[in-house]
Amino acid sequence: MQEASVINYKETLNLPQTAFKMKAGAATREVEIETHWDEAKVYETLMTSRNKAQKFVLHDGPPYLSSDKIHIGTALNKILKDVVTRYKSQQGFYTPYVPGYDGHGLPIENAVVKNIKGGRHAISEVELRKRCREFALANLKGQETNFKRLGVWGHWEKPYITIDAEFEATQIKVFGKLYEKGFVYKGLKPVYWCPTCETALADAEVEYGDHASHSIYVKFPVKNVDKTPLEAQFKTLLTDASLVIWTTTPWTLPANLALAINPEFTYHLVKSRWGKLLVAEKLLPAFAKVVMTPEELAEYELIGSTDDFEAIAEFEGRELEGLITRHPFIDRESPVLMGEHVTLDAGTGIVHTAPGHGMEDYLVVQQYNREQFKDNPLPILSPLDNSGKFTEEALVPELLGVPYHLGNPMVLEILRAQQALLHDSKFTHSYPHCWRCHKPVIYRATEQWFIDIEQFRPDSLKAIDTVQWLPERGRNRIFNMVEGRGDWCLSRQRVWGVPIPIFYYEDNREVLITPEIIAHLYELFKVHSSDIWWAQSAEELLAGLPENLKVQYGLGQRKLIKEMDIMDVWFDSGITHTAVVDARKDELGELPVELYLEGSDQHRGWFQSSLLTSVMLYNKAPYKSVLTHGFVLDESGRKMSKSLGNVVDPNSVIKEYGADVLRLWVASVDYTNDVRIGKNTLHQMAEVYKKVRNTVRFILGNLYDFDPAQHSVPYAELSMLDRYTLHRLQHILGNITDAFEQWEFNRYCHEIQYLCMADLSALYFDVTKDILYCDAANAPRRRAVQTVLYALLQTILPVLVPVTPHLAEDIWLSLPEAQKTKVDGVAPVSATLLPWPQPNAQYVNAELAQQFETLLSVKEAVNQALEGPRSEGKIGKSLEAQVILLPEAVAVSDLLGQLTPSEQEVLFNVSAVSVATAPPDVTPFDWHTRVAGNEVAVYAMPAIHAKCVRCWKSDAAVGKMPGHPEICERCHQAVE
RNA sequence: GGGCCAUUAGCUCAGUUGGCUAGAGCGCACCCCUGAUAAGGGUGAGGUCCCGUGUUCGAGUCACGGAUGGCCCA
Repeated sequence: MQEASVINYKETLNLPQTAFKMKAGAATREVEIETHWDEAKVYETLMTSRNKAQKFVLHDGPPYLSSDKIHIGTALNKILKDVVTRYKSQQGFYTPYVPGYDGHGLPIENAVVKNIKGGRHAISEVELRKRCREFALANLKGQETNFKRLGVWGHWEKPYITIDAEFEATQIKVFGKLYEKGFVYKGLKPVYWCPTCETALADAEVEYGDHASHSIYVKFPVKNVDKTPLEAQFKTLLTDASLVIWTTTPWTLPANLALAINPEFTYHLVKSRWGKLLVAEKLLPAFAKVVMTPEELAEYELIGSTDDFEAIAEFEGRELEGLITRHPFIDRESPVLMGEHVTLDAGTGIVHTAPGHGMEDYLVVQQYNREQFKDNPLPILSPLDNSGKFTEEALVPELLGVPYHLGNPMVLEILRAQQALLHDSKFTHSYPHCWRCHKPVIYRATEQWFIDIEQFRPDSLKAIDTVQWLPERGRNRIFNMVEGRGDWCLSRQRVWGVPIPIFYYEDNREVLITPEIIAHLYELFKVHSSDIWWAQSAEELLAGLPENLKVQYGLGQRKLIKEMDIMDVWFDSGITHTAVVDARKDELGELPVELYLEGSDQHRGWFQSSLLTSVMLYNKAPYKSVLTHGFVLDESGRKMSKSLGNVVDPNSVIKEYGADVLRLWVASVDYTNDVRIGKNTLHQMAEVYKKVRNTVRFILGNLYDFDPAQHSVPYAELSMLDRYTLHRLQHILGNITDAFEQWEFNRYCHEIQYLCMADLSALYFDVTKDILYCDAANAPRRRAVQTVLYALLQTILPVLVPVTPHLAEDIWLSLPEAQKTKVDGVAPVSATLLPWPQPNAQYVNAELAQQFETLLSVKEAVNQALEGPRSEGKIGKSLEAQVILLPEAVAVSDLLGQLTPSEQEVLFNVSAVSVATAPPDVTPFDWHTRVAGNEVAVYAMPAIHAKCVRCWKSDAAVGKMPGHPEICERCHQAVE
């Protein structure tokens, strides 16, 4: 006895041993792992070895380089892409990922201008562009570092950037091709214009501030009623009536070309001292108060009409379509158009429409010009020069040369003279001002280059239906947009971009653009980038053309000037299918590529610009499928904003939890809708990460003495529980694979979680610990469990790769060589090179699974029963208990009979199990508990035999072992 | 203001063609263990399925209306 107690039995156990740390230490460990990937050239090696395999190309949409930081939304996007390419790569595809960046555009230009002392005109355009380029490239470095730290793999050595000389050259070529095909035309479109700075302004460059404007009501007499759908009597009523408009910009009246009416509103024709007037019913009272004298108001109230006026007739807005009015002071017709944009907020419900001076006016006129006015379109009239002075086009001689704002009182005079002015007052409202000079800006139509959508709209719509849109609703979204969109305005009055490669003869503004010139510019741009457009004059740019062409174009005789507008950045990124994919055909294959994956806002943006340009060039969509994700909101579903203080910064998440936790979050949410993130969410993901990590750690720790080549146990010799666990593994592998194929990563997350928490930690590991630790190292049933653990590892490790590549690598690097999966006979340098596990049909056993469902419900009953003695302090851990089972169904007793007593003890994790056929006499135990249900009754009580000090199980043999009086027979064998 | 979408336990998600006493994992509470140990096990409490109104024998599931939030437009 004395002798025995000297023995430290703990040292005779097979306790877990592993160098794999419980804590990730992600902040440093992940960086080490990324360094390993870089040094081992993992991505490059894979690409080289796979270049014969079937391609799966996910083409990256380029983020803006206006900052070196990345947002959580960008992180979501890049991680999703990475999960996709990693998974597909494991499935054996050749999956190149070329990261892209959008380096042109206003945000960059403005950010640079902000830092120029003395404003943008203090430096040359060439210099400004140089700084923009430097700024963009510096930001690229920053973003790249951030993307790589997310664990995103790809062709970082050679990303694509829209400011690359070659990219820009291709863009010139593409523009030339579209011009040649007749898709490009020059038109007029209103833009914000600052007459003081004499420049166009982007939306982002106007600031709103108070401004005192006129508020005037003007009569437009009816000229022609023939084309209205009205009955004759109503036509007659209208012939000598007038429509009343309200405007705050009298100076735009010379540019009036139409009136707009809302087809849904009701309009009243009323008598007044100005004759018969037409005004929206709902606005009549307000209109009356403004334009009538108190006496008149009183009089009308006496008349007792429903409104302040005496209504003669009422019309639905739509009945007035086709009505033609006369301009109050210019000999011109002003037709009535139907417009949904007409509101009842203010005015008369009839809107003065000057398409050259307002965006909504422009759009409604464009709409009519495409349809009803196709044969006789309205012009986009904008009779002001660059400095805001009236031109001849205004058709009012006294306004010629007058600045627009001084034109206001003059127009009022003219209206008065024509007796067309019903009312004039001043009022203050919010009005756009120039961000630089802070003076009010105007809308002014300028010449711009457009793409004529009509020519290929039907083809585009057809192309949309060749694409798989995920989620499906995306199809309708983009279809409706393309179906209803207007022409694409390509021109931007900026500096930082690719120029519209057009020359004009200075004498008559005739356009010069030919395939030869485009080819020449292509070569120039390829060498010098688009910078050369600003560095050289038109003559210099064309100096290299062959002599015969120079003669043909009249160079040297007629002076040429360059177009100075640049292209819309959506055109830049829209043609990446050509400037990137087609240009790297060897690497990226033929168009269309497999997948575009962006936020759902890109239905209007990149998906569309890519589609339209691709249809124009190739008459097909550039992608086979389009997958979209929603936006990232805070934990309560609000948009993130600095002012709310609810912004989640990906870098701080990585610092606190590591990139894999962030990636796990990405995988856990249903990204097809908007997703939420916050402290709580991240903390929870960290818990999941830890659980997975510890599950693997348990496996590694218990495989320290296992060599699969020597110790593996054949399937037939595995216990029922072992085989069930393999079945579960297989089942979950199937679900996971299916989830990845559908891009439903949240299902993957749930499956992995369930496997680790329920199947393994709470069940298999918990009950096999006794075997692993206490059996002799080489005991068959211990080797069997290790065989299962090894099978688990071989499947779990590779499936961790797409979402948590750092974790997978960390595991891989701590594996002994003998346990590493071999690919072509060699263990790969990185876990990320492991193939996706193949399903193993041998492990699938539906019958066994069904049987186990029942056994597990018995286990559940046992657990419930054990709570009885435990709550009374009679037992602690389950091993201190024994149970008597009384099956209430034949199936249950049959099943229990299939397990040996020792297997029963293992499954229920107790010291003894007996299966009774009749209720036992439990009187000696006043602490028994019986749990009904589960088709079994369970009687739980403390084990009666002495406890083995080695394995902590109570057993009748304790005390009978020679030389080891404190241990049981199994332990005795293990020790001896 | 228009188009599209979402809303099931504190969190992340399941809920097939209407049959649910609405599930899972986490988190939480309580208990146990101390040989996976800044780990592990067990039990349990949590839900007017956003709100109305319909259709139906029966609605988380279908229809209509509304609220809130999001994206895109105006």
